[in-house]
Amino acid sequence: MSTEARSNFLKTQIQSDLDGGLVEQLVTRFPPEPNGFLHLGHAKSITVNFELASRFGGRCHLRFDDTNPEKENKVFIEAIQEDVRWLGYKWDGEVRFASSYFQQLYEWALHLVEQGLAYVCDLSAEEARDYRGSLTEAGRDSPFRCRSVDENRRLFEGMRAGEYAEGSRVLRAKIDMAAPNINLRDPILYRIRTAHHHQTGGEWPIYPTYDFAHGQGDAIEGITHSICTLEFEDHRPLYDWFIEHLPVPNRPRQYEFARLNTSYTLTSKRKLKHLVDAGVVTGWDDPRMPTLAGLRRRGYPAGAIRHFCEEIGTSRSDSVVDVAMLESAVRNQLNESAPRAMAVLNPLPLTLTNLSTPATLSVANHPNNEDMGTREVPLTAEVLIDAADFREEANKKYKRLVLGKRVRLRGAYVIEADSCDYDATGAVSRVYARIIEGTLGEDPPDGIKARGVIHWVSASSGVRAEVRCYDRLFSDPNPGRTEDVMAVVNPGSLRCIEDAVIEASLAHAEPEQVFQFEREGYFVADRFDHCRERPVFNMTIGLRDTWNTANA
RNA sequence: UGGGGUGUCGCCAAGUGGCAAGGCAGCGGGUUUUGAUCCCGCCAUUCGCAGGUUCGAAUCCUGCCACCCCAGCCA
Repeated sequence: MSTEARSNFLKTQIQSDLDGGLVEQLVTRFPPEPNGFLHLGHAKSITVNFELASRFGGRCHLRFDDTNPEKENKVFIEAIQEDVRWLGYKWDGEVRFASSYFQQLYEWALHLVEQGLAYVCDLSAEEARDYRGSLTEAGRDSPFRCRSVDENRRLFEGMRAGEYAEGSRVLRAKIDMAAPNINLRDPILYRIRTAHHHQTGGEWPIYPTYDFAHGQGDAIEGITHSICTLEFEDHRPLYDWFIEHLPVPNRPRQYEFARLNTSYTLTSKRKLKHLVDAGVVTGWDDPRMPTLAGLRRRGYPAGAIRHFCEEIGTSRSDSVVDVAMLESAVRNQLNESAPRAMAVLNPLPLTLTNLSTPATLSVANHPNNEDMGTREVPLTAEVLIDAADFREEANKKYKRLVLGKRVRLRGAYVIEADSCDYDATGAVSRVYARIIEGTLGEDPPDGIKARGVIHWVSASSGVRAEVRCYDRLFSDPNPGRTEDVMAVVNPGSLRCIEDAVIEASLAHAEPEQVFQFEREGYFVADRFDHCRERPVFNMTIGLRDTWNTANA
């Protein structure tokens, strides 16, 4: 069964709502608070909402849940939109803001006051906490719970007019202080805040809480299925309570799914910020970060992230997805889309003693896709190979260059190593080898085959480049478990190679273009630092390697 | 100890009373000018546990167990 056809509880629910005529057209929404950068977990939510809309011929909105001015920022509003676009989704209509509904929300709050379903409470935050009771004990009614409708109206209007100090009063729904569900113990609808709001400026001295704004915002927009994560499950009765007691134009319903957890990654804003502040990473878009900006800079294709989110399914059970699944999706897509090229990360000079004149070879850009064409690669007497690809002697399992043995230079000739030089430390500093004539595109005429294939770059035409190789940021499969982030960061998560040599064509890469450096992995030209004069590549991910692991 | 959830292969996850999909990982083998890709094969007699209903149960009932979420004027 393909992932396309696989069902999940949301698809089943939506299909039945559509079939039963409960809703005419599916309308979903992605509702981030603009208080930080989007990460992998958000990608899951975005994918769920947009893919469902697309699958069922519906629409998906982008709405900023901007009800708490103190934590929000315009910078995030821009960044989030760019991330959603980059992921490949287009929201229906203009971007929306919960803050656009402040007037309507205020009027609805007044409506509850008039109905005797909301009251102004003067308890301090600490007192309110005390009155709320505990998980096992019922709460107690606030002494302000019995204020008259007139008094509540006057007080709430006073709040709106900015007559009271921050924290001095709140508007609460009058539900049930003994409810086993704590969310129903007279939840707060409005609090007084003097902070400047990025959208409404100083227009409002009071701000609705998430609970009062979210469902009503959904109703205003005609959202049919309000999909959120499991921790909001206990809020659903409250969500429904507002919808039932307010003259809203629509009746949206809330559904919850399990948030995405991925092994070896962290999505805690607080902890990630610590890494940024401590300089462990270069910023929120560091290629090792689980932010969408980071994954993008790492070279992870948006399509691979989308595919990953689809592939892991959507359920209600808490789980931790193996990051290997994400990596698999990335390799899968890149294997198809990335042109091949050669780059030597740890150069070792090799002299082709019998190559009298330089040659130009035509090399395929993709082994299984002719449409990707060919490129010209110069072969000169001086080439560079990777130091790991030569040994003076080795057993049969070593399928690379060995003294007296043969190997093929990728896309070129079979060569045989004759001798080598050493440096002062005794390390091999140069290899001398001979081209076996008649081996361009052919096996050796004498029947002695090469033991393997190695990549190379012409020493004279190759270009020096900076290559940043990454490993997982955390050494612990569950880094979120530990409070001390520093204790679980992988000290070797970045290996910066300053003197790698890439084939000349690679210097012309556009930023964000991904290549497969043959036999090494996938590498992306850095979005910000790469330029022709000073090429910089980030390792997106290595090739699957069944040899190193087995012989480690 | 109150309320709300979740338990199907190492990791995800279909399955909605008729005889355990698929993906990832892993393990064999084949092809290969990337130790890649690709291809073929293997990988849950059993669905948290214990009872019960039924010709038949992962699916229904009962009881237990484990784990997750909730006491912000955050979202």
